[in-house]
Amino acid sequence: MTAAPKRDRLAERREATRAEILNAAWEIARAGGLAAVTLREVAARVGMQPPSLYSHFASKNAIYDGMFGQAWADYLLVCRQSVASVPKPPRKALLYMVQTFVDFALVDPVRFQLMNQRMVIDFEPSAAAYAPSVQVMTLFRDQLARIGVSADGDADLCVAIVGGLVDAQLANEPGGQRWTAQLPRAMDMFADEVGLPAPRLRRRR
Amino acid sequence: MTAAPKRDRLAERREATRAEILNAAWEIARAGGLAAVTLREVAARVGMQPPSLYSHFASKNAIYDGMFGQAWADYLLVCRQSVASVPKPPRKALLYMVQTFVDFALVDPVRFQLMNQRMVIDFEPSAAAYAPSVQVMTLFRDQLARIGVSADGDADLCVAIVGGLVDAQLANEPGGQRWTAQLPRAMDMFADEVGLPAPRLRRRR
DNA sequence: GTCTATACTGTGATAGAC
DNA sequence: GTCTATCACAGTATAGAC
Repeated sequence: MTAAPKRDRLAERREATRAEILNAAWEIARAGGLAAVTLREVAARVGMQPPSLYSHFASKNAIYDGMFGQAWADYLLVCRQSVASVPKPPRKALLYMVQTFVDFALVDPVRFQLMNQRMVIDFEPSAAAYAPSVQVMTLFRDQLARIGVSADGDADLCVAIVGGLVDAQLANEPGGQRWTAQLPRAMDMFADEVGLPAPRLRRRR
Repeated sequence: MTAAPKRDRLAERREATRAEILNAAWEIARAGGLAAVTLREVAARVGMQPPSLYSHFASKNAIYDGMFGQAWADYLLVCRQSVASVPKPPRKALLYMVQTFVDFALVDPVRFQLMNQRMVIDFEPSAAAYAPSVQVMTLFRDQLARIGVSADGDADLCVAIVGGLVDAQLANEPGGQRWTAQLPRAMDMFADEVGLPAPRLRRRR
């Protein structure tokens, strides 16, 4: 009989503390914006002295980095769970995928800021934290290819359009839907461009 | 004989000092990013002690605000100067206008950051600084209407597409043109959507 | 390994003298 | 208007207790 898989209680506890710190940071960010995240405030919430955080994160930006990785990992999970329920018709599939992203973005604007804008002036994501976002893009390209959209630059253009709409919405009218309501129209436009079959979901004006 | 227009030398000098401060801030930002702009560095460049800056700007964000207004005012000027040279054919006109914006954005990424992203975490533009950007949008809508694009949301969609492409370019590959090279294609796509006449400038794939 | 205590540096901002 | 002096707060480094 082989030895039972050894639980590394130390590593578990360490990981739990890291998660606790990140959760506190998310709370603060959601309540007062990313700028409100200070080491002192985070430390106070987890019951530590500020310098103690350095036992778990090398710097404040390392905390942002952890949040960045978490956010993209969460979205990767959402994507994978939604793969099964993507509709078959190409245009419906396209709209479903980008709508999933937009919903994810709008439900937590601060998270979207961290994921997609370079909101925190001196923060550059590490390779490790960047990995899940690359996986998301790969998955998206695969799904696009499955409905026949695989030309160079097609995915780039699609992502730029969706990102542009969400950015404009959050920057100019947070909470509204003046821009995001144009998502179906924009995706029909894109579908026409890349030559997707099937009728338009919405008539042209 | 009427009195000569009274030159307010004091106001002139005051305005000159403000401009000097903003110029110093632009220099620093271009060299080291917006985060590098500190009151001490600005003061050093204009030969002042840091607190003296408060005689001219109420806060550091007020300096960002001044830069924001300057940037949009500059672009408004570029737009007005280019109005005369916009080509007649609708699709060419459209591409010319957005290309003007993209060129303006790419030539100074830091300026674009300040203008279009909420890069500085706690900065919200004042009404005064916001005014020229509103004028730019009004001018853009007018020019769109002149080529027959006037439906609600058309300008919004166009701006979102262009902004999305520039954002993606600067965020993922500053200095490259993987995304911005798709501008003609994207504008043809948009032109098809809004029913602009004339042949596509580029063939579909 | 983990946390505390203390301290250093740099930041934006204020008060008051000249 | 500009200066000097000073403040409160930030992120961070280090030493040492457990």
